Amino acid sequence: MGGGRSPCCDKSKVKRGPWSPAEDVRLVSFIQKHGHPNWRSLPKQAGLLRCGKSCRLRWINYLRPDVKRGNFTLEEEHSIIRLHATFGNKWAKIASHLPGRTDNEIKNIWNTHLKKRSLQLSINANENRTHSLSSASGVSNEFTNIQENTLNQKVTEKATGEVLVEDVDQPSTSSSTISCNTVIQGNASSGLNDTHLYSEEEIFKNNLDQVPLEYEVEFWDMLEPQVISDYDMLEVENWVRLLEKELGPTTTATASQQNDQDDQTNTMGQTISHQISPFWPTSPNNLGW
DNA sequence: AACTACATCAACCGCCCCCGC
DNA sequence: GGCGGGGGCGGTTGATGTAGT
Repeated sequence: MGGGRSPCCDKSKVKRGPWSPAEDVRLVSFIQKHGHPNWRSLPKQAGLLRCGKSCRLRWINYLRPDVKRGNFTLEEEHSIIRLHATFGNKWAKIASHLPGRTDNEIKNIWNTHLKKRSLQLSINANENRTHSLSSASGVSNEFTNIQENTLNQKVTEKATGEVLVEDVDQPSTSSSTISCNTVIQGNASSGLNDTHLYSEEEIFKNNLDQVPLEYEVEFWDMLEPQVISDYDMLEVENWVRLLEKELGPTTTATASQQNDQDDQTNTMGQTISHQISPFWPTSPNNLGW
């Protein structure tokens, strides 16, 4: 690499900032009709005063019909946590394991929710705290060992099934045995003033959000697989209604016209009709296009 | 009601990789 | 093999929304 590389576009001649509904319509219509063989030239061809990269980003993160909208489910958050432990900040890699979710979205939710929780737990763990999980709860010894390494704790399993946990740094002040359920224990400085026993029922019903992050990876394995629909169709319908409301009729290609085409393949090797048909309305009237 | 602090997330920036010439 | 263009990716920013005082 090196100097002299031309910028992707002339920034003085392109519009920046939030996309307007009209721009969205223009971009969606163009891609429905032509695909996106070349992002750099697309804005000009579509009549958009935008940088090609901006168009690509807008399409991938927001306008693509198979983008899953709405809040992340607990299962998705669980997946992100696990995948992040495996891949690190490889958001695209993580996103590839979560259909309908974009790298940008995952990156955002990690930075806003999950990372914070992770950090909080690290702080708590490094302060005064003991914990363990019973073998009866289904949590594996492997998990205990992981905690031992991570938290600098010495973990001894007794013949009775009890587990003795000692902080290596402060062995005399913070050791305990725990024999049932999940114990979350802390002190004032850790922000966990109470010792609380979470029954599995309680966790299932009310407190999934409160299960500390470091428990989660193994903890979640205890849960019965939840049936979660692949896509929140309500969100999709709301999105379509919003588009109907915000976007006026256009003279561009319609979804039904698109569907009339035989599995047209764009230059990315993607089958356009398959991209669109599952979520975009079959009739253009549904969108007012 | 007004102000401030904090949270959220869409969008931008710049670097890197891949591929065709 | 070197070069340049295009796409993809990860980090960061800033506008907007929301909660707290």
